[in-house]
Amino acid sequence: MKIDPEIKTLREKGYRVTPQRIAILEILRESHGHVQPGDVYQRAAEKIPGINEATVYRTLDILVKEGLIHRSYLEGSQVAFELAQDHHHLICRSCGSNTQIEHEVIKKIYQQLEDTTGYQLDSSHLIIFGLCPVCLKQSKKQA
Amino acid sequence: MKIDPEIKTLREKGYRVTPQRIAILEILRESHGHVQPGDVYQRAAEKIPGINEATVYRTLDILVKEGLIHRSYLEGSQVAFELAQDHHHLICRSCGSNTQIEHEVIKKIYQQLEDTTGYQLDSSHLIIFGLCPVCLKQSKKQA
DNA sequence: ATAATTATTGCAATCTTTTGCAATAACAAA
DNA sequence: TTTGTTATTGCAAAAGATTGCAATAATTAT
Repeated sequence: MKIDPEIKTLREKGYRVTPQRIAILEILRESHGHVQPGDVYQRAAEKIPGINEATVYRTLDILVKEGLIHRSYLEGSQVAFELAQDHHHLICRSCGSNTQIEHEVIKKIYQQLEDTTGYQLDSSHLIIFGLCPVCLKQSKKQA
Repeated sequence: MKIDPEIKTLREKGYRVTPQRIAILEILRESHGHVQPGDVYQRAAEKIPGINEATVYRTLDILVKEGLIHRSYLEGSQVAFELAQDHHHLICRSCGSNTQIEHEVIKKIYQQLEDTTGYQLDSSHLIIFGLCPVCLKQSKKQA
């Protein structure tokens, strides 16, 4: 149960630090990339026997709300989560494959949007949908 | 049962045109903005008594896959759909409020991303998460 | 250290979404 | 128009996600 910076942030925001929350954050941290709620629950149950699914969902909601993790919708309707990091995704709405984009590429547009709207944007969670090169080819065949 | 362009597109792609699909598309078209699956089902049931929830979900999936509508996650974990249009959204991950952005603003970045990745991006479905001015203020108070 | 306060948890019931399968209906060809 | 082919539907069961509430445990103050 090592204390990571995310836990510290939670405490500072007035949340209570529970073994369940620590475990869930550890899991997000260990699994580089995306994890689905079911997986989080299963792996959390190994660390904290008896932990409940509702707790997992509620914790994930909090972590999203506080910007510590991101909800992703990589494959169609499947929901997944990942630790907030400094990159973005292109997602193919047909096959679900995805490509990372570094923040540097779109930094300027972010600045401009923040200036004009007053929002503070998550610099690590842009999701752009479209068709990947493969699906694009196929859809052209059909049409 | 008027034929809209979306129906035409579906047929051209090899899908069968059923009363259920026509009705669902009509509903999306009538409701300017976002609709949740449950609403779509309810309103579809008025037009087509006996229509099944599974059909609604499956149809929405198809429409997303073909790029005719977009999945949105405006309020936390709530899923909604809207007809594909030429605008984007900033979404507050804390309160769920959202702001539209015209495509013109980010046109250049799109072109650049398409060139470097080979994707064909949906020019009307960019979702950027962050904190809206109101929630931003509050979060600063707490911290 | 101990007690008081209250956010968080687990439980159970509910609601939402997904999936396999047989019956049906849309489309293409005769 | 009629027939054949097969995608699509409705059904029913299962899986996934959400919510109210009483019990529990993390924190604050004593």
